[in-house]
Amino acid sequence: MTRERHYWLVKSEADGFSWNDLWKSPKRTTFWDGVRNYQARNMLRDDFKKGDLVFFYHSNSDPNEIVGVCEVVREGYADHTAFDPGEQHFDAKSDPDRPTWYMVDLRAKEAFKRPVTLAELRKVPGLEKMELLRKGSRLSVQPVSKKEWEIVYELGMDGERAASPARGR
DNA sequence: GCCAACGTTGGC
DNA sequence: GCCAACGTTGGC
Repeated sequence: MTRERHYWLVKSEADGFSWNDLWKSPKRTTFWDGVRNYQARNMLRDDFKKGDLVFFYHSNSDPNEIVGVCEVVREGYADHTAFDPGEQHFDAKSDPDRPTWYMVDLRAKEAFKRPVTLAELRKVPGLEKMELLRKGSRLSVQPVSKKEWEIVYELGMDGERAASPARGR
């Protein structure tokens, strides 16, 4: 059974685990641990499939922006950090035999030529329904429609259309 | 730092 | 089952 590729977005704080941290990881790959929200858990456990593509978004950052594209390289499995009392996201209620929390493995695929900020996304026609832009949206794992994906990807990969002056560094 | 929106917990 | 209190997320 083949399935069309699905598209997603995950949030991370730039001064927590940034795109750059992922890029420097072995094989540019990490396990996406620490998700402790049931809606997000369900997507990681049931809906993330190998080959799906994922926007990497910096939240609580300055500026907030989408910075690159990852690929799902391993599908949902138990988030072992929930079992370890030393871990920040330890959860005594998660039983290794019947895990409450799940994670996937993500590999950085492609850095955007230029990050696309939240402020810019809000102005782009066609993204009105994007989950990221919904008022009060807090989901750290969320679906992105194919149309939304194409619009945002285009912006990130089209240096010419930079809405703001070239950024330093 | 502020605060709105949201999810979870627990008393009833 | 309802809902107030609380903790967290995350934009500004």
